[in-house]
Amino acid sequence: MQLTISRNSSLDAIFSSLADETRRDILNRVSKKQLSVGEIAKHYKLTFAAISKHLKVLEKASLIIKQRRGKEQIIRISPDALAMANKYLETYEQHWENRLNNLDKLLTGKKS
Amino acid sequence: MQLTISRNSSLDAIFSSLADETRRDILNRVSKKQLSVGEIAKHYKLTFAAISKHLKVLEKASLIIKQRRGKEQIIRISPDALAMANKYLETYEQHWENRLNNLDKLLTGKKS
DNA sequence: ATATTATTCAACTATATGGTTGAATGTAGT
DNA sequence: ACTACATTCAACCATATAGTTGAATAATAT
Repeated sequence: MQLTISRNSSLDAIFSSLADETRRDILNRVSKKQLSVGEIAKHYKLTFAAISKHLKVLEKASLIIKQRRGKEQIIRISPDALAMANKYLETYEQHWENRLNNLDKLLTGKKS
Repeated sequence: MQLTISRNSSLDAIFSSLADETRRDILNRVSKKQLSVGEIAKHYKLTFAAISKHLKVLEKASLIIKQRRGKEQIIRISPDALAMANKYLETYEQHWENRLNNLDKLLTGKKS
């Protein structure tokens, strides 16, 4: 089960999306409750257009799903991309835990 | 145990570091074995200086640790920042699992 | 059809990023 | 002190990103 890293533009999109505080904050909001673009925008001092752009970035990374409902666009979180990012990071955590465990064993072994 | 998202420049640095394929690849390499800058650089068609810059980005995000050994600088992975990113993403995964579970319960309940 | 509300697009600006080349620094060996 | 090797710095260029403003589109209500 090897993790292929080469040329993974999804990860590029996901991580660069998450590299912005406003976008992380938006993600946090919509993870709790689906919201229209306007409802999201009113929490920030940015212009409506700026928020719209941020949403576009998040959508492109498949972190959110946009769906029209009447005049409004309803935004909700999409789990897939986050799961992907999570999977990616877990690999390293796992690796590190293994190294620490081995070190621990080594030290414990030497002591007795 | 609330996750504070506001103004978290560490997360900015971590995620924007991870948003680049070369840097993810470097991280992958040094997670397996500590390497000098030169040993890392020779695997890419980029210039030495470019790799040096990427390493600087990773170091600033606390994703790697740089340590001089003789003429060389030895690079190894640092677990802390990755753990932080992981923690961040887990929050959302957890949230989503909860929603799916609830949906499942709801559907199961209706069926009987 | 017109107006109102919600959102996006286009054009533009400023700054950040990723790359290059060539000079500069740090360390070790002679 | 001189040379060689490993790495970084400085200056520069091209492209991407985050923001703005004002016009354009989309859906609903009158």
